[in-house]
Amino acid sequence: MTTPAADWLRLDQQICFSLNAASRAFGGIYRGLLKDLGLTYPQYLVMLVLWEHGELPVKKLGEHLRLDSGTLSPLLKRLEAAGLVRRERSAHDERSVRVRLTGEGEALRERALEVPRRIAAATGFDLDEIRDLRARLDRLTGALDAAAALPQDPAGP
Amino acid sequence: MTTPAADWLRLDQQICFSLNAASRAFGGIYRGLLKDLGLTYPQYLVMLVLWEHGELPVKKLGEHLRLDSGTLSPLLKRLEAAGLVRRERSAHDERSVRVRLTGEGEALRERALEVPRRIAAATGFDLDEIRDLRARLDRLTGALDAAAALPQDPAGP
DNA sequence: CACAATTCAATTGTGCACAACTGAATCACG
DNA sequence: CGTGATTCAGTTGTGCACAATTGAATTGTG
Repeated sequence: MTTPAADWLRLDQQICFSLNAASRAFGGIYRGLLKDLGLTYPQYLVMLVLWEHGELPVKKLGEHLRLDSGTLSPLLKRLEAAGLVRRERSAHDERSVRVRLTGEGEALRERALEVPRRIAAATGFDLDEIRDLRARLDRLTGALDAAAALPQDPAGP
Repeated sequence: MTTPAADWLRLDQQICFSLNAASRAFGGIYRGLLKDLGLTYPQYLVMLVLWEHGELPVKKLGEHLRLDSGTLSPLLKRLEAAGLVRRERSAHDERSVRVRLTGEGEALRERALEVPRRIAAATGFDLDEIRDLRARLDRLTGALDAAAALPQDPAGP
């Protein structure tokens, strides 16, 4: 009893629509909460990493966020223009650019502490549900990444 | 026993990272599969809606996809330039532009039928898991949309 | 040491998301 | 009928994602 192609297509539509919708809805919530801080959502993610690690080369920042220099370079320039970070070439390795928080960037952390609670409240999920959803999403991401590494059809022999 | 603010921030980081990562991993898989069809992922979503409904005004297309004219207008121009759709002003309402498939656009459907099966295989999830995840994501989206409609803190009095 | 391969950040170019606005067509109400 | 509000597509401008390329610095190997 094989599933007709049209049903697969319908199901596929549902899951990609759902993921897209959830992602964009999250973006909208963050946009509203971060407007007061003068940050976009991706900029907020960068600041989260910096608040946790203090100072990092662009490369490491990209590994944490799964972003490349094509995205990070202009973003970091804007954060620097806003006075939140500074960028300077590493003395050890002139290829590397180290990004670190300014005093202003550190100070913004206090105002950002409000954000996560409001996000969690907006989801209407409790901590266990969030944890469970995160685990499913991480498993999904892992499977997708693995599949991306094998360009051939994984239905296989 | 209240949760320290730093823990909320950490958890928040996890959930937004996870959702972001899953969304981007999906994008990468679709990119690979759709390259042969000459479509981007958002263009594929538009084509899915058109394959299902045949012909729609831009407004309706936007409602299905949660996209506005600022996104759809240039995207549809590219699909038209690729010969997959045609756009024409409605006779009844000159404000409205109706989008419909060309023969070439219809024909592409056959080649696209391969895509959903490969996507499902790449996730490594079975149908029930996909259905369950979709339900959770839809519930999340609903909660986030509702929260977005109330700009004040939903923690309430 | 010399030189090829690699690493790193930046740049370029394409495409998407979204806010704000424009302008034309339509509708609602007096 | 007329005029003010609304609807619709399009445009503009900002910012992000990603592929491809560049160029400089570093590393590995003979």
